Amino acid sequence: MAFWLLKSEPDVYGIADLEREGETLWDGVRNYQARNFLRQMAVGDRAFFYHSNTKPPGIVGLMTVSATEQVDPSQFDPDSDYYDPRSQADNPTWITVKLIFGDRFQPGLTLAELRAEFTTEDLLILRPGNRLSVTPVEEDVAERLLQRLRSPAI
DNA sequence: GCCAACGTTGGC
DNA sequence: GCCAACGTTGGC
Repeated sequence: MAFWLLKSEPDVYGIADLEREGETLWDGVRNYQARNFLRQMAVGDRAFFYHSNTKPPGIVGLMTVSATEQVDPSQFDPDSDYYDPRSQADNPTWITVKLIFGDRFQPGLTLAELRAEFTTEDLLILRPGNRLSVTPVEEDVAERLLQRLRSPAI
């Protein structure tokens, strides 16, 4: 079982939405490197839910991969912000996963806390200028994150 | 294949 | 709103 970190803007889709819906298709990823990570995911993998472009940004939840190799339907929807006219139905460019709600952490771990307690080698999202919305997390780092998320006080 | 211009991401 | 970082595009 592997661990991942997935970013989303809560104004677009947040942990509260997933908690309410129970399961979601992680659509809208339009970056090849992120797509390649999505394709490496296996059912049962865990993913940290990270809120970006909000105050404060940070890890707010935990998810479990429930289905892999899902065709992202928004690539074929001309009305979607994620429409990709170059993608062909018989060879879709954008493949993603389904995830089920696992946990919601309040208050979670803010980016400032992550920076204070983890290194840029621990977490790719801490690298300056990082924009990847899907990144792998090493197991030892994931365990430290989980321990920290479940016991807010150090 | 190079690279400048441009658009997007996302923290601050 | 600003700006740094990075990906993509397109001319050559």
